Amino acid sequence: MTTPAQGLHTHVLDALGLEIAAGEHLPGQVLRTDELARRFDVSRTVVREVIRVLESMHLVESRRRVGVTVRPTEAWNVYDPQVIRWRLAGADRPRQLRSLTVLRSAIEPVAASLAARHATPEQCAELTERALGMVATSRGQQLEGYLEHDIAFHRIVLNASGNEMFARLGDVVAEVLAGRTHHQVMFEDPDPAAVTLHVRLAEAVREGDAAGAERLTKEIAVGALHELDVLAP
Amino acid sequence: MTTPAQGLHTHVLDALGLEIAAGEHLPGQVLRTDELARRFDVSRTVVREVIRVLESMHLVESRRRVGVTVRPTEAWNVYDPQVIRWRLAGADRPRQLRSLTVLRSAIEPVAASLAARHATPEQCAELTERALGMVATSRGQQLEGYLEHDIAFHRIVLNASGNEMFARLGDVVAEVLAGRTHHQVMFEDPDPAAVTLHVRLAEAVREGDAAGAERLTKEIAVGALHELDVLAP
DNA sequence: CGGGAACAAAAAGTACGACGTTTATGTCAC
DNA sequence: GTGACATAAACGTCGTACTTTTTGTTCCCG
Repeated sequence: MTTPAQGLHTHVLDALGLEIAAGEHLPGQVLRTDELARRFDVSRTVVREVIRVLESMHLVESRRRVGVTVRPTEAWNVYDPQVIRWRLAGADRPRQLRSLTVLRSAIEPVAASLAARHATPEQCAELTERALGMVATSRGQQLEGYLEHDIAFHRIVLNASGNEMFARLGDVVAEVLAGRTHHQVMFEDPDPAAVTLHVRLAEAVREGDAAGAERLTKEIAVGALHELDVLAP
Repeated sequence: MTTPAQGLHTHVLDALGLEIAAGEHLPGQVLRTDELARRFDVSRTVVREVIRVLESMHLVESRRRVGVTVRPTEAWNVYDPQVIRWRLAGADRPRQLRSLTVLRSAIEPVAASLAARHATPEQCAELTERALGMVATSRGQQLEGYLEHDIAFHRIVLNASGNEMFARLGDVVAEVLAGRTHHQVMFEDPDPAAVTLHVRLAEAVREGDAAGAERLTKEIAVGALHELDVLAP
């Protein structure tokens, strides 16, 4: 599952980012650039570019004479989709999944409420389509198909909210949903109640029922949180 | 207000980031590394590191044979505090301020509700202290002092929520509050109603009144949105 | 014996030049 | 007109040399 090296830089960045996100280098630990260069068998130039990117994500801090020191988790840019991906691939996936789901529970109801007011007819149509797609794939081990519709559904709601910050959370939600499907024990079909809620949410948005959309989204969020409690105590 | 160039890299990054965030380079426009190197009078090495960082923020995309192309706004990592700062310094500050305030209105009530449940005695004490500080500085043109207390107050609530994603939004909230104070016409003292709400919010958190804390925070958010509507139509 | 100033070393920061790699684009033949 | 091929433009990578900052150490003076 490693990145297919579409450039040396990408490969090293991904490897180092994963290591740090996984906690393999404790905060305060120092890495030296030429050491890394040797280790990955690349030039110091490439390493320095990687370090700069990691630094912009606040994963590390580079200081002269001392080296590249790993920063504590509290400093990280945890909203960076790249960082999220690295963390979800690591050891503290459960905690990460939980805090992201709580974030969703705060954002998505408000986004749905706004979407009910601002959604274009096209968005409403696609939303309904996706909801129906979820129904169609909700039985018979079609988890991948279901996931695709689910992601698209939530992305449409976030986009339709008309708020840029909400819209850009689509990638995060996609990561969460994908993580839930792929890495949790999910032999069974999705919860029928959740499927129904999505259908009703599509209706509420189409009818411009802001309060209803908000309430339904909250229910979906509660369900997701509950699911986490049951599967990952 | 430009960064005092604690390194060539930082200077160029800040300059270019500002330009792009301000829309001086339209999406699709290409920049060439040699050209930039000449323009800023630095080596191509430095420029490439800057480009890499900008690329990690999805502000630009670097492709062989074509150059560094500016990406559309929808692709940007709008949660990156650095990007937020650049955008707040640019032309679409009003829109940016508005979408961030809407984001706050979604996050902070939930965070306050969680804070009411999880806040430690120390956090409660400091919260009360900050609320009193806001009262003390709410009259007589002590805007800077008020701002400091306000920022600290909201930061504590976000931290006390116990959710990492919420906590990391403290920087964003700080930028919004600072932007509001510094760049809007704010001759007058803060709204007394808002001050009162903060005091009551501190009480609610201290008493573990989750519902009350959520409601009060919503009121604060509504006030902030209203203020935006009045001052920046 | 203690403290401060000069000094030395270590590591990142910067520069430069050369070469490799990809890929858009235009040309030429069919 | 279409397809293969050559070309060149831009980024990608490398190695080396030099600069700057920080830090630790040593040594001299009080």
